[in-house]
Amino acid sequence: MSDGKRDVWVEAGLTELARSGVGGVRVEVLAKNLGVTKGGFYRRFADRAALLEAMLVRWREGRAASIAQQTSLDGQEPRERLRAVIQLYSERLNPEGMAIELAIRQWARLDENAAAAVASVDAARLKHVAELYRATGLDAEEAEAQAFLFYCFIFGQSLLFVERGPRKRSQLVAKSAEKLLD
Amino acid sequence: MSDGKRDVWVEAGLTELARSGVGGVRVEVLAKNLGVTKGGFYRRFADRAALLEAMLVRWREGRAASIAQQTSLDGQEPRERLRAVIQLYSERLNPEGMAIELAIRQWARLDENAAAAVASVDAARLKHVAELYRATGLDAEEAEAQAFLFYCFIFGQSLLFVERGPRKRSQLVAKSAEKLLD
DNA sequence: CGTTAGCAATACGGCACCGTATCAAGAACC
DNA sequence: GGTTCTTGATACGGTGCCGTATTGCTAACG
Repeated sequence: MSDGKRDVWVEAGLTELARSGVGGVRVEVLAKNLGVTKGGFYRRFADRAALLEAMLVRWREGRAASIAQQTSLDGQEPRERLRAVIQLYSERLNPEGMAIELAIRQWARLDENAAAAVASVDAARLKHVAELYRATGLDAEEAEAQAFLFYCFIFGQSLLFVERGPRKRSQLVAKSAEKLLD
Repeated sequence: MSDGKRDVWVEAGLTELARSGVGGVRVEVLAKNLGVTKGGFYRRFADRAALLEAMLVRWREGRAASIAQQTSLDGQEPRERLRAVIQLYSERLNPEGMAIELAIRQWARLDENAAAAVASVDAARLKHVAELYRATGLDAEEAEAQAFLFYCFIFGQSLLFVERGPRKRSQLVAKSAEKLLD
């Protein structure tokens, strides 16, 4: 029960993180969003830092869980799997996930704990995607470089502001994806 | 004279932006960094928002100026020029510039003005780099897609936290650069 | 019932920041 | 030399947030 209540705060924290960055994750703001006062917050968390820490743990675990799943090819072609992963990280498809991803990375530039979480998630991702590339026939080093390029694209893509609506953009994404999967 | 003093505040603002994001750009903090009180600030700027606006203008103009220069090939091979641009945006080479870039992009997710500035800078960059790719023989559409991929790499690269020291990282960057310049 | 334990609301002091108003000192001008 | 203009410092009230302490309600238990 008590754990469930903690989760609610963590959830609200991540939502606010996506909306306005770490700086926006304020105890009193979350309380207002949840329709309660901050009274209960300090019963479950030592302080704001403890909440941020819990958010980080939750994010890290969530990512670890889904990476394995996303990159496990059961019967599927590796190229198909890679294409699917690109889809998954397309900002339009999962805006909040992407916003969290970017906000945490910005946060990680200031905070050691956040940096450690990001580093561990990145390492896992690169490892798994490199394996997919190996399965397409590349040697280890090539596969690693290609995986790096792959993730640069995924996150870089969500960083660029390309105008003229989503059509043009998805064309660019599609064409780039092809180049990454040659 | 008065303009020069304004510039000092804008400069300090950008420095602080690089260090800690928009949220960290506080009038009183800048004043402390500059060794003055905020007294003079409100003489030159209507409010904090006016400073942020000025920072944006300055950044936008600065970028516009250097893009043209960076991508003008006088006698040089287009591939060489592209390679040089990748160098230029390598985080280790210009950490503050990159930090500003990322901070503004995060800011742009909340603020219209920032979003407009980023969009205009991105458009200019894509246009110029696409021209370089055209100069290597690609057709217009291909060149545009390649330019998009190019910048996804540039910014995505600075977003990933790859451990095990800079050597491994620069290997990855070098190998990726090759792939982008095939 | 009456007592007690848990829990959220309230109240509080403190801090960092915003933006305004006022003041003091020097420079520029007559 | 006296007046005005400029400019940075100081002082102030207001707000939003942190974290703590206190209160009041409720419901479980004897």
